[in-house]
Parts: sequence; C-alpha cells; structure tokens
Amino acid sequence: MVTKILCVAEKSSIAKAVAGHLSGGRVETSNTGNTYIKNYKFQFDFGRTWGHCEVCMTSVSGHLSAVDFASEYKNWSHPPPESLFGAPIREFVPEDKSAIAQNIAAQARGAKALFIWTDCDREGEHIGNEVKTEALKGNRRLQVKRAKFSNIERAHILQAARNPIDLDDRQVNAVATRIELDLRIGYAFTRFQTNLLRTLGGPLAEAMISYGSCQFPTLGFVVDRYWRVKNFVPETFWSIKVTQKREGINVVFNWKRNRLFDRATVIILFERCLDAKRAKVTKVTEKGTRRIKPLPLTTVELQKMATKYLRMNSQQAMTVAETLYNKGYISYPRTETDRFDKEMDLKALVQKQIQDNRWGEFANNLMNGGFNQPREGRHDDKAHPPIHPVTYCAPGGLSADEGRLYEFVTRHFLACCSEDAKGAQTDVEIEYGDESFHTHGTIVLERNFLDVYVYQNWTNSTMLPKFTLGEVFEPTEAMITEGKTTAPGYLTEPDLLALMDANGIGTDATMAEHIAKIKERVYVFTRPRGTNAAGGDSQDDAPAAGRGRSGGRAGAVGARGGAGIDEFIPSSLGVALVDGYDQIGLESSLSKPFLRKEMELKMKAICEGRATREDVLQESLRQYKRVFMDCKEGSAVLKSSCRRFVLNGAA
DNA sequence: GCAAGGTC
Repeated sequence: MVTKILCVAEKSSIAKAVAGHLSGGRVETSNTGNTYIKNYKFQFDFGRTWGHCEVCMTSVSGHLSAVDFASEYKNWSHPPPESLFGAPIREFVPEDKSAIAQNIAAQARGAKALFIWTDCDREGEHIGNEVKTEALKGNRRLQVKRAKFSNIERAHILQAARNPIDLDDRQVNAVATRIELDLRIGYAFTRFQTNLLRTLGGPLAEAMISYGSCQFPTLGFVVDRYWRVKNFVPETFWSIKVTQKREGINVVFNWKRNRLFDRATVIILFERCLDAKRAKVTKVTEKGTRRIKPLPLTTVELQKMATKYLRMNSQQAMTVAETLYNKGYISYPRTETDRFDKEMDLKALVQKQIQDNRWGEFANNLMNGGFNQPREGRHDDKAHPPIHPVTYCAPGGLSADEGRLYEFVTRHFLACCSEDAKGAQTDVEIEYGDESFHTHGTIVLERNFLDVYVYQNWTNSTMLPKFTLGEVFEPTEAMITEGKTTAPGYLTEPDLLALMDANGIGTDATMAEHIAKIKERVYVFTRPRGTNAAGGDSQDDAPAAGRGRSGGRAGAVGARGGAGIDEFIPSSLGVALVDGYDQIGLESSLSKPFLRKEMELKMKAICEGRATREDVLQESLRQYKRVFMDCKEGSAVLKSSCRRFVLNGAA
C-alpha cells in the first residue's frame, strides 16, 4: 500500500504554494468544512525520509485552539479577580475552528506521518503543536515532523520537503507561557479596575476599562508625550547670523555655537565680530554625498509610511494590504524581514511593472542596466520576504486606497532595486572676529531612486557661489537673531509605531490593533495636527532664525508631505489611569513597557533552555500578583486620580 | 464584558 503523508501549513496561501511546488502542477483540489481552506492531493517523492508518497496538503488559519477559565470564574466579582492568577485554565477548539480541526483529524487517519509547514517563528511552532494535537486525535501512531523553510521559492521548498526536522518544544512552551500570562494578567487587572472605577459613577459607571500588557504601555507612550508638551517651558535664545551676497545669491552663514541662552554674552561676541570688520574663509571642502535608497519593506515601515504619506491609519493600511495580498497583487503583508533572499528573482518582478504608465519607464530603465541588488537590513523573521508587488495591477482594478497602497509598495520596491541618489556638497567655513560660521550647498547630480520614490525629496540644488580658501571679505550683513524653543508635538501614528517597535510592544500583525484598541476604549483620541495651537511641530531645536519657521524636517517631507497628519491626545481617563498607577509607585508601573520586555526576555530564556515553562509561570505570576495586591491597596489613589481628571476635569 | 497572538 502506498504511504500517505499529511502536510499542514499555517495559512491557506502557503498550503497552495507548497502544493504547487511539490506536485509539479498535478494536483487534485477539494473543499473542506471551512470556506478558506482546501485540501490538495498529489504524489511526491520525499527521498530518504518516506520515499514516494500520496500527499494531502492542507492548512489551519492561525491558532487552532483558545484558552479560557472554567465557568465558575465567569463572574467579575466572585471569586475576586486575584483568584484568576491561580484558577484552572481550559484549552479548547473554538466553534469557528472546529471544521478545520476535524479536517486534520480525518486526514490523519491512514497517514504514516504528519508533516507540519507552519511559519518558522515561535508562534508558528506553537500552531504546529496545536496541529499535532488534533492530528493525533485522528491517528495515535502518527510520526510527526516539521519543514524548515524561510520563503516559498521552489528550490527552497523542495529542499525543505526532503529534510524534515523536529518540532521545537521549547518554542512551543515559550508561547504557551505567554498565552497563559496574558490571559491571567489581562483578565485580572481588567476586572479589578473596571469594578473599582465603576463605583465613581458618572461616565465611569458603564465603562469597560481593559488592561493588557500591550495596550497599556501604548497608552503610556501617548500620555508621556502629552505631559512633555504640557509641561514644556519655552526658553529664549539668541544667535548670530552672517549674510554675504555674491553672484546674486544670498549666502547665510550659521554660527558654529548655534545658539546661546544668554543675551549679554551674545552681544559681546557679536560686537567683537563687528570690530573685526572682515571675515576670512578658513575652509572650503567639496565632497560627494548621497541620499540612500530605502531598505526592503517591513510591515512596521509600511504602516509608518502609510500613516505619514497616504493619510491612512495603521489599521486601515493593514486592512488594505491584506486585501491586496488576498487578491494576489502583493506578497504577505506581515513581515519583519528587511532583506531579500539572494535566490529571489527580483528582475522578473521588476519586468512585470514595465507596462505601467506611471513607473513603467523607470522599471524599464532598471531592466536595461539600472538594476542594483537591494540593500540588506539586519532583520529576518525566517518566515516571509519583505513586502513587494507579485503581479502587475492596472490602476482601474482597485479601490482608491488599494490603488494608493499598491502604488506605494511598488514604488518602494522599484526604489530598492535602483541606486542611491548622488550629489556634491560644498562646505564653507569662515572666521569673523573670534567666531566661526559655516554654510553648505548641495547639488543633486543623479536622482536615481528619487525619480520613482515620490514620497521623498532632496531639497534641491542650493548652489553656492565661489569662495576661495584664505580670501577675506566684508559681510553684507551681520545680525543678532532671537528665537524661542518650541514644545515637541503630540505623538503621531508613525511616532507611536516607532516607539512600540523599539520597545517590543506588540508584533507586526498586532501593533495597529493595539492602537485601535486604546481609541476604542476612549483612553486616547486623535485629531488633525495643528487643531490646537498648543503643539508646534516635532522639532525643538529650531534654527537660530527667530520664530518664523518654515516647519517640517528637511529632506523627509515628500510630495504629499506630512500635512494633515493626526496627533494622539490622551483622554482624561487615559491620563488618570497612567497617573494613578504611576502614583501607586511601582518600580515598574503598568503603563511602562518594562514588564512586557521582561516577558519577552523570559520567553527567550525558555527557547534557549535557560528556564522552563513552570519556572517562568511561577515567577511571573508571583510578581504580577504582588503588583496586583499593591494596586488593590492603592485603590484609593487610583480612584482619586480618576476623580480629579475624569470627574473634575483637571489637566 | 476582559488579553495577545495567529489568520480570512
């Protein structure tokens, strides 16, 4: 009898792609009880491992199981929330996944082995274990292996198919630990603070005040910036500006000391300049300079750019990206990888874009010798390549948002395959009295990737007139300027995403959800930047040119600029919660990212065999229960903070 | 009613 092998991927698209490669195209497709999932049957020779086999390739759709507390813990008050730190947990297959689980058990019957094709990351390992559990229900004697693959190139998949490895129980345990901790801690604190603050009445009487290890630090970032804006005290500074008109160009020389906060000192130094009458050119340098092309596109970067330039929020951007992915236009949109695998045929992808009338000519130039291998970033999630267009899509076939995001992904990809922009920079330094001043001019020589990447610009060609080393001249004008430091702006969505990313809050797939969550809970709200006069833009190191500032960061603002971007303001409830927990004075307040970081480190320890699941659970639960008890004792502080901000409208 | 992580 012929050997049967059951293969299971993490999502239907991978099952389809792998089945395509292994079958060589001769495949029989059948439906399952789930609309999105199909079974692919074909023949494949696994070589030494199992030889010539009949294969059924199918998939799950992310995690297969869920966790919950037993029904006696349904009530929010009895037993008290702290009992959730030790209450028994049950694991089960939710209703909407039962057809998937049954399909796996059914296909496992009569199979010799289960071959797991989930993503090669921690969550994927855990999902693989969930698949294993279900498959063993259908066939106790199943041999279990997993494929090790990091992209879906044909040769790579064939190689993975013939070299199966074992599931890594450490990674499975690390994820199981995270799941349990998030559940216990999230439910316990959510019930505690909701119950507690309900007693204050008013707008809090009906509110759901959730706590989560990701949503709270996200709120914390917004509140932190809010106070920095609110508490900002402007300071007056003075500077010296020297101007020389030459060849019809007004050349402004900036002071090497930039600015001083003491007026009298600036006046003394300025008078010495005037006494000297003449300035001397002490340095003239000319050098090549470049504007570097972007790194291959990750999810976080896509979200940052979409919130900055396309006027979408991160959640809209992800929804649109998923639609484009499901329609087959772009690659998988959830990835941390910012380097393309060397074996990928990038030119074939560029070729497909030649027909477009917006960037087709640029793509054509890449095909005719302009192609350069993309830069290689340092991140590789070992599961997905950087986001890129996989087929050409004419502008008519998409909604407005889909069209704009597809355009961005494509332009970004073509920019990656192009070359850095090149220019020449001239720096001139002068001495005037005892003071030094400098200026520089740039000429863009080759725009290269900038021609397709319309989101960026290189503030063009500030030509300098000729200055010669050692020459002496009398400046056209010298003056003292006065300015004031300005407050930082409130957080914008790209700022917030960058902070979450840097602090390990959430994943590529969930960061947008956490931001949406704290809006939904009314911990924060957004409004177009500049609605309120209080916030300036995000620079506080204004050039010494006085108050009239042009705004925007040089070079970073493209054709569609950052204009109209939203800023995040905490609600009074958001401010009150963070203030309350900070006041309770825990070394690591719940609103800070440290607790989440610690959890990340502990998961790593489990993966590397330095700790066990039981060690980490025991230690973390003890630690969080102590924090919980501190909060319970500090209830009055939390309540008074909410009274002050929410009910009495402080701040 | 409550988390965060997958995915459609």
